[in-house]
Amino acid sequence: MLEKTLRRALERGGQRYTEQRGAVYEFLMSTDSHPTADEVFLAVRGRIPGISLATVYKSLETLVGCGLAMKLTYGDSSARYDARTDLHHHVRCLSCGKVCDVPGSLPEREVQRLREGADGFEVTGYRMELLGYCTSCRS
Amino acid sequence: MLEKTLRRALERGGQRYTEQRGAVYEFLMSTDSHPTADEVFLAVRGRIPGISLATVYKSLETLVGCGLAMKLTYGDSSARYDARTDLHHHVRCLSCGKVCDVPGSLPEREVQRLREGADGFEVTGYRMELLGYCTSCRS
DNA sequence: ATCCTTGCAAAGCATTTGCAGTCAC
DNA sequence: GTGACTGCAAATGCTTTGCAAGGAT
Repeated sequence: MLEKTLRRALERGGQRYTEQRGAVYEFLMSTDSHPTADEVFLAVRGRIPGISLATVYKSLETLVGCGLAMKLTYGDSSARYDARTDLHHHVRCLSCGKVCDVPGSLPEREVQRLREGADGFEVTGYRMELLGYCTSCRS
Repeated sequence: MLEKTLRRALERGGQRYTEQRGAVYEFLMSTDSHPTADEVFLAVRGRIPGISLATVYKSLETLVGCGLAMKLTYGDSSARYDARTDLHHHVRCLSCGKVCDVPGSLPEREVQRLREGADGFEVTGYRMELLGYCTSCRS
């Protein structure tokens, strides 16, 4: 169950479970819309009317720190958050900023080939996203 | 020669050649350090002492609009600019933010495979970057 | 009881904008 | 001469921070 997972991950880092963090995590797990911090704020406020945007930001960073969420910082505008932790990529609409999941991954062999060109760097990962236009923005 | 290239690209969009745009473009072509807008500003101020940061921002966006530069907006902090227009990727230091070029590209076949998973999107391109730690940040 | 977390308001930073004066064509 | 561009300063948008009050263990 979600709360248990969160409690365990938080304890590992000496942090505490709170209603606010619980609500943020549950909302993030319940959607695949890759919400911005503000969208999380608006959604969670339905359950915890007094929550502040600053708390949402702090909670999201805490989740990222625990490995329970990813921060998607491609793109120019605001960051988006994703609670899917398995390997996958994204496609972003250049017009409205919407982000969707793209299943599948690049072959390790190809990533390795690029990695060899990164002289002097200790490469620990990579990020890739497709760019284009979503259905509604094309019309 | 650089100025001619710039003039031609600007004219195509009904825009004018100025000393400021010339200096920004020349600086960007002369370096492979993927500078931020502020770094461009500091460098160009040596040649045009009165230039403003706002003008640098506007000039950079103009260059991007003309296809003479790329904006690298991965990462959390400030955007970086690159006048290399051939296909290549980047590696970014997670500690200091430094960006270096990585030669080579992904096989079209692999990109195509991913693209098929982007339902409803008209995919026009992609971006990928390696992440890791540079020599100085590892010590 | 301790120390972490919250909410508020203020600060921070990168970037953009409005506008009067200036410049390119 | 006309419309585009510059420089300044103020504004914007997203995110972070300082701090007193409240909450988790």
